Amino acid sequence: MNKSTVLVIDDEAPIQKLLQIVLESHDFKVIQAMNGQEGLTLAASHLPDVILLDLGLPDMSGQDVLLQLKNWYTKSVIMLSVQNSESDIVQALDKGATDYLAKPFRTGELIARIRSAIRRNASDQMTAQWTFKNLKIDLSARVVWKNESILKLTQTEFNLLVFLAKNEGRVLTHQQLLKEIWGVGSQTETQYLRVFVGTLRKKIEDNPNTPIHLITENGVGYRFQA
Amino acid sequence: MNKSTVLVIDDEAPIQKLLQIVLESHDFKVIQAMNGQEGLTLAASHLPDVILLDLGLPDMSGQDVLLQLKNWYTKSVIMLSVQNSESDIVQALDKGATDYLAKPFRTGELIARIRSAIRRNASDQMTAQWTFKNLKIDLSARVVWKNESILKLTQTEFNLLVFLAKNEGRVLTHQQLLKEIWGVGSQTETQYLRVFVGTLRKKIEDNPNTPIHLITENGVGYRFQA
DNA sequence: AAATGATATAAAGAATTTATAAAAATGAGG
DNA sequence: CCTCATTTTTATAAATTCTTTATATCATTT
Repeated sequence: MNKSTVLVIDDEAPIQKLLQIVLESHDFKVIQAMNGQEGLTLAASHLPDVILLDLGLPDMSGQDVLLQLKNWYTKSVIMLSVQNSESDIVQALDKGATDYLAKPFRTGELIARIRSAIRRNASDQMTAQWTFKNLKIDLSARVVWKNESILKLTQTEFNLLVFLAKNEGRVLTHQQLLKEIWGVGSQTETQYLRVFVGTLRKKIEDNPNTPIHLITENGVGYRFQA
Repeated sequence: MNKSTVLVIDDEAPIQKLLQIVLESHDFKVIQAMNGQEGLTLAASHLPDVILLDLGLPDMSGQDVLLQLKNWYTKSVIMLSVQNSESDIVQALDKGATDYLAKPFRTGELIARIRSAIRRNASDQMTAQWTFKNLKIDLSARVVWKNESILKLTQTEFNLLVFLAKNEGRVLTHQQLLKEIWGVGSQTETQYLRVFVGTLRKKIEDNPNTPIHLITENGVGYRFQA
């Protein structure tokens, strides 16, 4: 099997060095760009499987790089950001970033996110069945199983669960969720989400107050994980 | 009534053991093959009603087994696969597999899918007799038994019940049901459905107000379960 | 530790969907 | 033409789901 290629766009040399060592030790091919312009060029010439994009670049903002990338690049973009830049992250995710990682990051988590992003490239759509531990979603039958029994979900609950599960491992912002489930007119009704995430957790989680599947990403949105 | 025969083609001994126990306890006759070649031989000699075929076999790929089977075997083939092999699954369905199940599977679902696969066997349609708990549907005689007595169903009631039972375990939308039973012109007449589901429940359910077979899926449609 | 903002939960009211009964229409068989 | 079983309508009651409000809990920052 071919190595997957990761393009890292970041102006901090120590971070670049660290990422190179970590990624290569996990059998990724690494390409490095020290600024936004170089990043865009290398992305076009090498078509990496994943791009790690720092939000604070010297020549242009990470947000602008992301916008330009999104014109033609269809694979995953993971944002890197310092802490306390929540609004930047949400903005980036709303613009179509796949995921984000706050610096400093644990390497285990970094690798996990990259793998999950690559997996999504390969099989973006069109499986009608997912299994997550004791939970099974059968899209073609429109049925959700927990252990050996069928869960009774309302339409909204089902739609929400499917959208989250379809994007397993990835953060979805409040905006993205609201837009998908309730339509563009309801993107400010964050409370809807809280209510329905609550009822969903009661049904799919063994311990609804310590959820293992439907995770809150404070200030950003929710994430579904296996 | 004769037991249905299931041929399991899988090289993993624990899976074989599990399937044998589960299937025999549900009154199926089980034949086992540990590789593709043996599977093809046993399929030809025993003509099973359903074949469970693992995608990853030691001697030849499940896809090739499926291709060879399809030359002469007309009954249902259910593919078994580990997760994350969506492209394999799509390929298998393209080649004519009836259904697929991702490992690990819940036994309840497995049984449901095998039953529904048997029901779909074209050659069985002539003498088809489906049994769900205390309910027996005889397609050729157009007769439905509940416990030991014959139910008197009208044409529409019978058609509706058969269509639902044929799709046991999956939700059928109002649209699908109306289109099938009343034709494309009546797809907005949801009230027809409510009336007939009501009369059907009175006849087939022990407690029509807490149905166990004919389940309402609010806002979507109805589902038949055994 | 207090204050702030974000999230969770419960519960009421509104809106929609479903169930049931019963009346009107249809149509086949005598 | 009449009768009876069946289907189609109509009306209304019951159940469910969605939205909204209120309050409690939790996380983060000072």
